[in-house]
Amino acid sequence: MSKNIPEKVSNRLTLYHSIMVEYLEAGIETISSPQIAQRLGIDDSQVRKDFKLLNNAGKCRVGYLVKDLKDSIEKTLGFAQAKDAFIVGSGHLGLALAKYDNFNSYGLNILALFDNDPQKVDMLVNNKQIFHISKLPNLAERLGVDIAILTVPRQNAQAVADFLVASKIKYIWNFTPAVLKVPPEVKVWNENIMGSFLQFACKDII
Amino acid sequence: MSKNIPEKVSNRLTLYHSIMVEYLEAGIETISSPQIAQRLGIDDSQVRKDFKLLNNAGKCRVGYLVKDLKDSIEKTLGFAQAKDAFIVGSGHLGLALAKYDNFNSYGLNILALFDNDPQKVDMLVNNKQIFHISKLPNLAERLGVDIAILTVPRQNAQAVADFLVASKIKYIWNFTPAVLKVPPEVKVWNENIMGSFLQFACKDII
DNA sequence: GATTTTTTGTGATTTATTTCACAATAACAA
DNA sequence: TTGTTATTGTGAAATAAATCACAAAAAATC
Repeated sequence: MSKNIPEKVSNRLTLYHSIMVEYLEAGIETISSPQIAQRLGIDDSQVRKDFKLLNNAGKCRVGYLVKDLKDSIEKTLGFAQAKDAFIVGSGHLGLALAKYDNFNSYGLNILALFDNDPQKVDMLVNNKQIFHISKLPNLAERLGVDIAILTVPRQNAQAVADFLVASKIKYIWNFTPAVLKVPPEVKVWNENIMGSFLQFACKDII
Repeated sequence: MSKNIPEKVSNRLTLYHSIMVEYLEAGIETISSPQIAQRLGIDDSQVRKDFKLLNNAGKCRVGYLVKDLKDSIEKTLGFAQAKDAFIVGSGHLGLALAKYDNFNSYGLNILALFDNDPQKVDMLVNNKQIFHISKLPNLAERLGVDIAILTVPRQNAQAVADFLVASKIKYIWNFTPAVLKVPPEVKVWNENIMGSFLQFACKDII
C-alpha cells in the first residue's frame, strides 16, 4: 500500500465508500462514474482517475463492481488493517469519541482512555477503561500503541503532547485548537473541526 | 466579506489563529511570516500570501501585529458574526457537540437539540433543551435558524435530511457517513472525521 | 550616517489538480 | 448482424496552489 494518496483524493475515497455501502444495501451491484460524479457534484473523469489509483478496472457500458470498489477503498485507506489507539483526555469530546463505535469499522481500535482527574480514573466508557495519565507510558509500551487521540483542554495540550512524545507516541490526532510543537519524527494531524465548516457557512451567510 | 476563500486557505487561517491566541497569551505583540511558517512546516511566502488576502499589511523587519491578525482572521472566517444552529440527533456525538462550548467562541450558537426518542425530549444539555424532531419546522421558522448539525445514525440520515429541507434549513453540517441527496439550494458540508486522519495514519503505518 | 540584516511584498516558475475531449470498447436494440 | 449508445481510460489543456527568487523597506549595528 502506501502510495501516498493526496488528501483530496482520500477525502473523495471516503465519500465513494459511503455511496458503495448505500448501493450494496440497496442490492445494486454495479455503478458508473457519471452516477457517482453527479451525486457528488464533481467531474466524472475525476472519479475514473481516482479509481485508476485503486487499480480498479471498470467495464465499458456497465461501470464498476460496487463490492470490488468498496473492498479496494477499504484496503487503500487501511480500514482493513486494524490500528490501536488511546484517547487522551476524558472530557466531553473524549468520551463521545470513545462511544463512537464507527471508529472500529474504519479500522481504528480504541484500547483505553486517559485523564488526570482521579474521579474519572477506573470508570468504564463503552467497555474501555479510563486510566490515570501517569499509566500511559507503561501501557503504550506494553500494548505497542503509538497513536494518541488528543482531547484535552487547549491550555494543557502542549504539556500533554510533550508527555506523549516522551512516551514514544508517534501519531497525534489533535482535536485541540493548539498548534503543537513536536519533534520531526512525531506526526500531528490537526482536526480542524471549525475551520472548514466556517468557511463553508460564511461564504453565503456573511 | 465573502471573498470566497479556498478551503485550504481557511484551514491555514484557523491554524494561524491558534498561534495568534498563543502569542497574545504570552504577551508577544508581533510575529513574522518565517516564524509562523516554521511552526507549521510550510513556506513563508505562503503565509504572506494568505495574509495579503486578509488585507493585513506587515512591517519590514518587524512582521505583523498579532492582535490585528487575530482580528482579521476572526472577521474573515466569521467568528465575529454570530450564527444560530440546531443539533439534529441527540446521540453521543450530538450531546458532545452540545457540550462543546468552543462553538461559541467560533461564532456558532447552538440554540437547541432535536431527537425522535420521547425519553430524551425535554432533557437539558448544557442549558440547551432537547425537542422532539416534530417541533423543528416551527422553531426553525420562529427563530430564523437555517443551519442544522446532523448527528443521527447513518440509516436515518437521508430521511432526516429530507425533513430538514422541507423545514427550510439551508445549511447542513453532515456528521453522518451518508452522502445526502438535497436540492441545489441547500448546502451540505460533509464532516469527514475519518477520511483525512486515515490517510495521515496509513501513509506510514501500513 | 553608512552598512548589515531581517523581513515584507510580489512577479515568475513549478507543481498539483481538475476539467475537457475523444478514441476504444462492449452492451443493447433493431 | 449491424448500427447505436453508454461507458471506460487517458492524453492534452486549463486551472489552482505552492514555491522560488529577489527587489524594496526599515530596523539594528557599527
